[in-house]
Amino acid sequence: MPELPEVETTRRGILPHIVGQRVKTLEVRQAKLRWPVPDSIHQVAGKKLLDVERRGKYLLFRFRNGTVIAHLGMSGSMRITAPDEPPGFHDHVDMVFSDGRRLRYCDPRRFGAWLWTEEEPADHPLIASLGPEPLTEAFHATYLHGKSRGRKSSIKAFIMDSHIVVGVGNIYANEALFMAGIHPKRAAGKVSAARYEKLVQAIKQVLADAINMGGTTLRDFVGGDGKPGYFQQTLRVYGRANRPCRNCQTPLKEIRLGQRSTVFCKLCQT
DNA sequence: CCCTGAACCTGACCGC
DNA sequence: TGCGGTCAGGTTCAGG
Repeated sequence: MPELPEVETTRRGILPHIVGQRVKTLEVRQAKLRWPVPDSIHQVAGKKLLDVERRGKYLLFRFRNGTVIAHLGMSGSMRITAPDEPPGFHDHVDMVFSDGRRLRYCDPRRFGAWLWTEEEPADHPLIASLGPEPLTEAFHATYLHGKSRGRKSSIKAFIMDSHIVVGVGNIYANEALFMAGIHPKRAAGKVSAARYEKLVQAIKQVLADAINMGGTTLRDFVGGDGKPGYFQQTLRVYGRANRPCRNCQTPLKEIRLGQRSTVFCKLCQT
């Protein structure tokens, strides 16, 4: 489900309801996620939630004695539930607060994660190797161009690699490449500096726009406040195979690139 | 180091 | 109605 805008929308939706509150218990109904949920995570019991941060698509729940590192995978979502709302079949984890409200994690495919670390999360192996945040100044054309030299893999796979830049998933990779006029199969090492300039701007814009609109609505996405996102209607290419290009009316083409659906305009993207 | 494909898992949908 | 195949927003990992 979630790309960076959905994760950020989730963070903003849940944060005001839970920051500053004390955790009563963590209820784990299904521990078999991307990795097993570690027993050590129950150290959150009795601790006050200091902040909810985001790094890439990871959500970081900070406590005095450590951090819960959560990921929504392909199909995860989080929302605040009332104390008496019974969990559904795929509601695998509840963070129960002292006032009885619950942060409830639902994830049908179980590709998500709930982990615990006592070290600074930036030093955790999953976080330490991540590339820059796309919406910060650390992500710029010179950086991306420099990283791409000598690379033969496709530009699309390149920008979707979280070690290069975080937060560009399949939807927004398709969108950004269309906006920048770059063919998704083009070798990353053969894209000019000028085109990286356009691409970086496109990535920043498409992600910022999506966040401002509350995340993309795809199948069942709902934000932390339970409200759906409204960005889907503005998608330019993703999910629009065979439909007319919004620039030139040519039917959009769909191919598979690295096992992922890739939609583009064969005239506008070169 | 770089690149590709498999793996993790469930549910929705499509054609027969 | 049922069955098999395909596809879905992510990421790590193994192997070449």
